[in-house]
Amino acid sequence: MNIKEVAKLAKVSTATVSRTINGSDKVSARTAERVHKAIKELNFYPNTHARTLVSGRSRMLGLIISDITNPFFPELVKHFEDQAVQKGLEVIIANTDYKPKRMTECIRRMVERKVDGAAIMTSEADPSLLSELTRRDIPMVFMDTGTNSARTANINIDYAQGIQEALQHLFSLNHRRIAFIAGPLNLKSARRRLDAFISGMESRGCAVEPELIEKGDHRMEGGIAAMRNLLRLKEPPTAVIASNDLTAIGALGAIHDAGLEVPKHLSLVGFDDISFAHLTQPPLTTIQLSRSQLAITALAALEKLIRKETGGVSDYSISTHLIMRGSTRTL
Amino acid sequence: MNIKEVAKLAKVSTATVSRTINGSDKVSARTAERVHKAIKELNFYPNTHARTLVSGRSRMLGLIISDITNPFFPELVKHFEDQAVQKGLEVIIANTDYKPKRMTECIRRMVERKVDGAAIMTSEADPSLLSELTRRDIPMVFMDTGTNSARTANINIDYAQGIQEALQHLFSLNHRRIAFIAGPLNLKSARRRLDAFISGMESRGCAVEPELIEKGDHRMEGGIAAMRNLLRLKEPPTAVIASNDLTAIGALGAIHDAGLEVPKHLSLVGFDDISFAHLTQPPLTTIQLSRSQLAITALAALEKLIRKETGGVSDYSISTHLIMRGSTRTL
DNA sequence: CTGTTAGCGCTTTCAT
DNA sequence: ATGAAAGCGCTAACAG
Repeated sequence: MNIKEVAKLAKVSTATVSRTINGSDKVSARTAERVHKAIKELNFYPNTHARTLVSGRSRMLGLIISDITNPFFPELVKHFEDQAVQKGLEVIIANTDYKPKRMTECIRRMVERKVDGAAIMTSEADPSLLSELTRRDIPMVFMDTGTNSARTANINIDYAQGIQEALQHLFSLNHRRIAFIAGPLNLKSARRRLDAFISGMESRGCAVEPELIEKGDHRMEGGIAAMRNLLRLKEPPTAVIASNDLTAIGALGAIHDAGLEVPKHLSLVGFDDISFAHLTQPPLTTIQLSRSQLAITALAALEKLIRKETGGVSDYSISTHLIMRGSTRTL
Repeated sequence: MNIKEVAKLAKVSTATVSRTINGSDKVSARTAERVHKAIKELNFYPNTHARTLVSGRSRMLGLIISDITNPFFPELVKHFEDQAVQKGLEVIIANTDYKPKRMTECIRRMVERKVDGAAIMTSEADPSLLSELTRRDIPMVFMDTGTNSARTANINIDYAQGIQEALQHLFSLNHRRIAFIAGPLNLKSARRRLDAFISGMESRGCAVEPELIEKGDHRMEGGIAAMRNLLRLKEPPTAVIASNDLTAIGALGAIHDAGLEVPKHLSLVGFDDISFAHLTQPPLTTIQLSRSQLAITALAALEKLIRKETGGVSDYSISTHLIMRGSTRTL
């Protein structure tokens, strides 16, 4: 069943059916009605592949993320998809599994399926890998990178803001010996958070001792290991900021295992505000990075790029803020 | 850039290029090599939409789930996608948000994009809504329903097995007054778990008092509310089984809030074994339902259906098993 | 306002 | 083993 059958039933040409479907105003109301009736009667759905083939626009978007099982991403995916579907766009999701190598495959998929645009929400995006998309003139939105080729937009996340708020909070609680559990340092976003921490401490007149900086992996395992190291210090920190919530949750486990309590013996701050953050024991004080805002911004940016409405600068930014819960306390 | 350019560069016809791409054995090795070289040189990717249009197969699969932010699903999505991509298939994901109403829209998307098959991993699947897919002869795999139309397979999850193991475990720990926090009872899968609990109790000679059955919503909120009710009982339960881990985690919070401890004052068992289950305090004893197994089975079933290899029965089953951690203890 | 028609890029007979 | 050519279902340019 196709547009021809509809045309036959409605006694018009296929062109008129096409026009009606696409909401052209060059169809008389009466004709349009007849066509719509025929469509309903036949239960006709236009073939998107044929449409894509001729129009060159697939109405599909790519969403490349690091790992959907990382609780940070599902919400992002959900909001992005919700928005997209509302606008009649389909979303193709691709996981890189944190491996730059797998990115190549993701790119291939996007090109093959002729996506109208792609949102690259990974931090391991190697610009060189993206040349394929650039070459094919596919618009891209990046989270947090800083690539600046044509038909590209960046969403900059203001990590520093949230970290500043966290430091101010901890300082007001009389903490001075504050440790930081970083993420994988090959990720720009992880480095940014670390940088913000160090400069925030220094601007408050506290040089950070190297032993107070631990490296995690943005997973719980890394948080556990890092926290153990910190607790073994001759002079352990009185407060710890973790590069993400998963790390903080791991750290929390390690603290409990050591027979200590949060926030009684140690204050703890996370990053991301994943949904589990408020149901740890105690509820985690953390820095919120709104996934819905990120998704909405990304989609809006992408649409602008697709419509070639890029009037000059196409950079966006998203702020982060401290959410006070129960894992911090005055010293 | 298209197949014609490749043909020109390789000095063959487009038909030969097509054959080469599709691995036809009717192309001489020497010609094939020339074609491959040309493809590489031009960085050619076949247009999947054109392919779909002519072949009728889109090499896309639909995956309909209830809610990607429910931690049960991401892992399912990941495994399903991993498998699919390995086989050169694309996956379109659709969230129903637990609303049967939104299912209609999901179906439309699947039909429009001409998916080769769909995996319906929701419990709120209303068979009547799926008639559209049936009519268009699109194969479907269901989790846990029991629809039995043509070109359809069911994956039955043996909830009873896991619940039996949990009950046996709790009984061996001398618990007799065991409560159950159910999920939304419009979901077949939730009812199955409840049924398994009740019949398991009865077969052990324990009639279940109505007050020991609470209704949750498979979210944390429901677990909290339900647990509060249970704790208000004149004679509260000594152990609680929750219909899923999210519920159990909510219950855990309510127990802590009431100043009680798990497993000291109360034993608690979850269901699903989501990744967070092992990092609650204490780590949650739960019933594992393997998402990877589910995903792999679903994809295999779908492929069989697509290839029309359905030799008779096309039912599959997946078992569930107790994972003992720290939230249960002898009475 | 409506119809005719030429492709979009590919696969697939049917010839050779 | 290879090529020529007819569409797959739709849109868009052109006529009228």
